[in-house]
Amino acid sequence: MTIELSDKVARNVPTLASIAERVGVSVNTVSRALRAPHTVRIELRRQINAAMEELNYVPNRLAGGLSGTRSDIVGVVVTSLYYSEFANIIDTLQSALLEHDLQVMLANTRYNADQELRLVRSILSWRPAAVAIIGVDHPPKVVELLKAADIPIIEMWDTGGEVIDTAVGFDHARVGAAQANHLIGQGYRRLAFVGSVRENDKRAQKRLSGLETAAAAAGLPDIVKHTAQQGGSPELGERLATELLQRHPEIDAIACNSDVVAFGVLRALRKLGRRVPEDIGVIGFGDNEAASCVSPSLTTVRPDRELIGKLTAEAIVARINDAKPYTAPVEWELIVRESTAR
Amino acid sequence: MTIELSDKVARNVPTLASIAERVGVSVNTVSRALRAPHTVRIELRRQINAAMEELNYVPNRLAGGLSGTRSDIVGVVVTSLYYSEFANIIDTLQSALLEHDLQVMLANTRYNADQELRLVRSILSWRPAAVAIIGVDHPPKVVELLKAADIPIIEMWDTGGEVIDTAVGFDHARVGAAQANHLIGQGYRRLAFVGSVRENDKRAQKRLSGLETAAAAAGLPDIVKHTAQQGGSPELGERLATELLQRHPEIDAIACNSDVVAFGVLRALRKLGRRVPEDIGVIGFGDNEAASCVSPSLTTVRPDRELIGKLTAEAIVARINDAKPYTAPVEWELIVRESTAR
DNA sequence: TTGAAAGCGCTACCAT
DNA sequence: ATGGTAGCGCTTTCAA
Repeated sequence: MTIELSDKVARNVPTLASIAERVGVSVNTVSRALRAPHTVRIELRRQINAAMEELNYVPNRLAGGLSGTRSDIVGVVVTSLYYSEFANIIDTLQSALLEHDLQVMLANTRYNADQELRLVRSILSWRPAAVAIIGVDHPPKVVELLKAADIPIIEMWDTGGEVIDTAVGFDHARVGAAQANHLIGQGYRRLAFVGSVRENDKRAQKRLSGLETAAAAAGLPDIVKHTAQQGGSPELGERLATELLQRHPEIDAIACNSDVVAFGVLRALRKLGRRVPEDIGVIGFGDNEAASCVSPSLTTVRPDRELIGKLTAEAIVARINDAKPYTAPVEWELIVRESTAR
Repeated sequence: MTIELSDKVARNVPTLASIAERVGVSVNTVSRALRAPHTVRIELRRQINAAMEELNYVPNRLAGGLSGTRSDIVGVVVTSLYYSEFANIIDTLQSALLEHDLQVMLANTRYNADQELRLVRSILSWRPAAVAIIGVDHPPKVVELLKAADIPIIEMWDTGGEVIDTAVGFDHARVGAAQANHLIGQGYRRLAFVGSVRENDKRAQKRLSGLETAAAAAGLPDIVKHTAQQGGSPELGERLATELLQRHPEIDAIACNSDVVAFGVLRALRKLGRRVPEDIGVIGFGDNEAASCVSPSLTTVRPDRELIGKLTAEAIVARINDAKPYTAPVEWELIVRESTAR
């Protein structure tokens, strides 16, 4: 359903030339008045500024980017915008980049690999100064394109794999292990994993494998998995938990792939009459803003999203300024609340 | 702390000319092979495509935008990215625009009017094909710039005011009135308003005035307001509610400016030993994903964010294709849950 | 301190 | 079906 967009336009927007003509100087002088004010006579500068103000002049950065050496765009590729999973990263990243006059161009792959390729291509076509992208697992062609672009590439959120250039994040397998070990430490023995796991959500798979490894190391039986492809929501969590316990009533702890799903799991358990944390423990991931407000309050893992956004902005600036590629580990925290506190 | 970004670069990225040279045709032919394939001999086309693939060619849209008539960028200006307030709008908007090869350039004002001006200027400097922006209340200079840009401007989320061009949203005063009338219908009489209200959050102010008008119409005493400038969070809600009831123990219903704040209010009431909904009613705004999962579950208002995103994309395309400006009203729904169900 | 001219990579228009 | 040429609006030498 791609509709052809009309091609007219020819908007009558003022250019440097309009300003130059109006003031009676060359285009060049106007350009310098903007980029290097001190090289222009003060009186002239005043007139130029006045003309710009009056005509509502806004520089054309397409032209500037084409002509100059940098485009001042930073491409940001996320896998999801739902339920604030990455919203806070984008928030801090965007604010920090603004300090350097870098503009965020946003793309959302929705956990779809084909979409990721298409979007990366699209973003690169704007000749960004850098690209920040969620995760370290990309289709080969995406990696090839990103490398060929010859600009800083910052991989965010996950550091558990091969990095293209620079990475800011944490190891998701260790998160899974920590979740398992916490549950085991609380005396839970029959663990299950529940949630929305999209085909392309490698981070979820890494957390799961961390859980499995830790459970095996503790001599526990295999973790029972019950996941779905659809997006995470309380409704999904409620359904999955109900189905899970029907088939596996022995389960005494549920690790959820996201807090939003865990909320639904808690609701299911309430309806089933299972006491949390006495009969069964629940742990989430993400530290949703409501995790401390449900009852029982939810034990979960809090990744420091603000820090990731901030460090990513720093990495972008550093790499643009020719710093060496590096990997910045970001802390996360297991927050124990009522849902596992028995 | 604006650091000067280094100005080198001179990346060696393939251009149309590289492809043309390699295949032995003119730049023009390569360009047409991309934009109008059927005008190029099939055999030549094949060679051109092969060369592009091999060199990892990515078109330079800065050049295309400068040369052509459109830039295919859509500027999106939001007031917040926190707690998914607008994340779902951006999500659907971005996906829908992708179908038309329009790219989202994102800016977040964080409810700051100066920032809004700066960001709008910055966005316009990319010569976007259209701008979508939250709200209808902007500083005069912003309105002037947006009008002068002579492109479609879609104002989202709020329709309660003077529209620049086209708007997609709802009337927040009516939401406030509906909240008040619901509370009154449930028998609550001493209403309070609590939450984070940023200086520049005109929507919150409109909802509040809707509440006040409805309360006055019902002959109730004035609504007690207790708000803060800082961002909304459960912690803020807990604090504000505690302080409020200390000073005004007669309050029997609290309208919150956001669900996240309401979660904290519920927690405060639990600690204070006030029964919800028997002693005191609580209503939120926004239908946060956890609103149905807290206990008691939260009565709130659900704006249709996905629809706003979708209709905004439609409006952008329609306006680019010279449709007349219009205002698209979007429904919202008052969802009654336990927190007011007495 | 200012200006002229070339060129960034592409599209549009006119020839051939 | 293909190519030549002239810009788009800016930055960047190099002269004046």
